[in-house]
Amino acid sequence: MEKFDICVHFLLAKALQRVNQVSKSKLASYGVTPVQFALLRRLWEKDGQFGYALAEQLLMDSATITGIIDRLEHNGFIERRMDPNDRRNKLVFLTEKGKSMEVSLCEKMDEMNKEVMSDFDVEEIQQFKKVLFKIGISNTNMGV
Amino acid sequence: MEKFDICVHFLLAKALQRVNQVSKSKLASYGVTPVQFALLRRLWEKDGQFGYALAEQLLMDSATITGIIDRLEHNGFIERRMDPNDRRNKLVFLTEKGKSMEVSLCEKMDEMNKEVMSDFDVEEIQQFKKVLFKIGISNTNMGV
DNA sequence: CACGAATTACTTGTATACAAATCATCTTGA
DNA sequence: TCAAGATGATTTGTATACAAGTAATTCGTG
Repeated sequence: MEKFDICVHFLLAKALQRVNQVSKSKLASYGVTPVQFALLRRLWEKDGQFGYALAEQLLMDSATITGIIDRLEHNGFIERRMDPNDRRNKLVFLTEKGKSMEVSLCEKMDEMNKEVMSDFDVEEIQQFKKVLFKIGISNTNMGV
Repeated sequence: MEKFDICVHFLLAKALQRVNQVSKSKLASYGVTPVQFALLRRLWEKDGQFGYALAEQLLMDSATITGIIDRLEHNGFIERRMDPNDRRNKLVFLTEKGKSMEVSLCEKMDEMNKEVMSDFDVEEIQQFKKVLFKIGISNTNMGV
């Protein structure tokens, strides 16, 4: 069993790949991708946010955010509005369609979570998340 | 500290992002990306492999492999040769340049591993890898 | 007040990632 | 043997991801 000698990089990539695949299939019928869901969730928590604020929360490049907002807007989930106080900024708001999907989409992602993490008990998951957090977030110059 | 209530999907994505960034910066001066390194490593183990075999080992789509091989070939690390026995196949071989880089690149990736995983002891890493493995690989129809 | 610095969103270019379709080739079964 | 299906690599189209650069706007300092 030298299975766990596999490089962490590879294992991380494949674990994410799997989670992405399950998420994608759960969300597909709604026309939303996993990353788009992550952005929507921020808006369900607090509607009307600046692009740079969303980028910060999602630890993403502003170029990436632009593309994701483009597609969500094109599909009618959100809309951009100019900030009247600072015309450099654009505020992102949910549309009615975007608001109405919160419950269904969150349910689907709960299903995903159960499906992917069902092999582990609470303690294992906590420890696992702690390591992920240290690797990916707390060691960075980025926000928490 | 409700930090670890963060969705596993997000934590995984950010941990991989971090590992990718460190790997990329270590490899950048050699003109190789992290994914390209993973493919090269398979060839250092066994030179002259079929595209589909590499795709299998790396758990990647054949379309993705084509692009990676394209770029590695374009940069002179590998070359494609027709399989004389079955002209559908193409064999991928290291060039001298590709062979000569094994030691330097592996050293760099060892550095990356130390940098990213230095906060954890052997036991923690083993347990962490076990969870990653179960999520990403053993639960799949894909090979081990 | 004016001009340079900073900020935000966006654009461009490159690299994964994968689904779906295509092309060439091989294999198999009638 | 020959048509039907399988197989492997590639192409095309879409979606992240990020570096680097740009345009518009605002801020800060003299």
